[in-house]
Amino acid sequence: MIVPAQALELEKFLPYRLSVLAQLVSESLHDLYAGRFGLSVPQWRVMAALGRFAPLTASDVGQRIVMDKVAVSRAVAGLMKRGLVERATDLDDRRRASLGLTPKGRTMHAQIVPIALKYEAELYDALSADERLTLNGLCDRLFAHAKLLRNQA
Amino acid sequence: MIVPAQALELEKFLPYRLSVLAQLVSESLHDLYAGRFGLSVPQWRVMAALGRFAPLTASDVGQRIVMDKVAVSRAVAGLMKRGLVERATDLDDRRRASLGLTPKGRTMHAQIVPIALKYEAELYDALSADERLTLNGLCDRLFAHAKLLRNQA
DNA sequence: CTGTATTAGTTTCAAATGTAACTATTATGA
DNA sequence: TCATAATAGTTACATTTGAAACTAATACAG
Repeated sequence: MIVPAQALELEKFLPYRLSVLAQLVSESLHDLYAGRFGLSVPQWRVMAALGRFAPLTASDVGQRIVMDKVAVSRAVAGLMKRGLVERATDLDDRRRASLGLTPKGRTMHAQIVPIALKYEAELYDALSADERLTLNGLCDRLFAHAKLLRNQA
Repeated sequence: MIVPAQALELEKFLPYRLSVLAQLVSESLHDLYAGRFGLSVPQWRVMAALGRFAPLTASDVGQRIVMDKVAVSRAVAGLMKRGLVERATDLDDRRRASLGLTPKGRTMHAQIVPIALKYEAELYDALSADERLTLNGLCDRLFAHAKLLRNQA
């Protein structure tokens, strides 16, 4: 088999393209809530997880939103200091603690969710309904495959 | 119009999904060259830009690979210290300087490119040829649209 | 010309992040 | 039962990153 001369054009290189797209989208969204609510991306993600699925332990949160335990711990510390999240030590296993939003946290969560969904909807305006499904399917498969490759290596 | 109760499930939220996918892919790739060649992601990106398009000024590099000038400056400083990149001040405008790979840099670049392309190819194995085109098209349109939204805001 | 604005790029300082070590608690196995 | 291992989460330290201030050179307006 003849191997063509290989060239790498970063602009067409999938890992690079995904990275640039994700960064743009993530920053745009962050701009929408960071100023008003003073949350970092990890803090917002933790709140989103708790807003939907509380009570969760810190590990649960980490698993759910693919964030390592140090990042979760730090985000939670910041959120607790601001009275947005509360913690209750599990009496059966005192290493663990359930986390949840406080009323104040729930209020903030309820304010941010529509902003986030509105941004997502605006983003999706670029695509037809079919294309949205297609994109999500392709992303899912890519993600699963990338995880596979990573575990093999 | 009836507005349904809004809920946000991070796992299905496009900005979040893109971010997690891009991070996984980016880290997987980084693992393939970081150890052996000791490059950070920004350093590798600068080398990739120069390997393909040198000579470029630092600003050119930044525009091409969507990296701010501080990041470019730092990546270049590191690469020059290791003798992978060289700089030549533009005599007509002494604020500028052309950047290019040294022979050593070209050698390293030539070793990394096949690794990167191989990873991309493996990643693409998850998709058919058609799906690859589709994905790229959808990403392009999302990116363009996200930039538009950002500039409006 | 000449003072002001722009542009290219670097440096500085603070904040964010990653890795590894650490504490506290529970599980396990000889 | 008691020593060892494993788990949940935090802390400490080094590195990276980001924002703003800064230097140096050029452009431009009066």
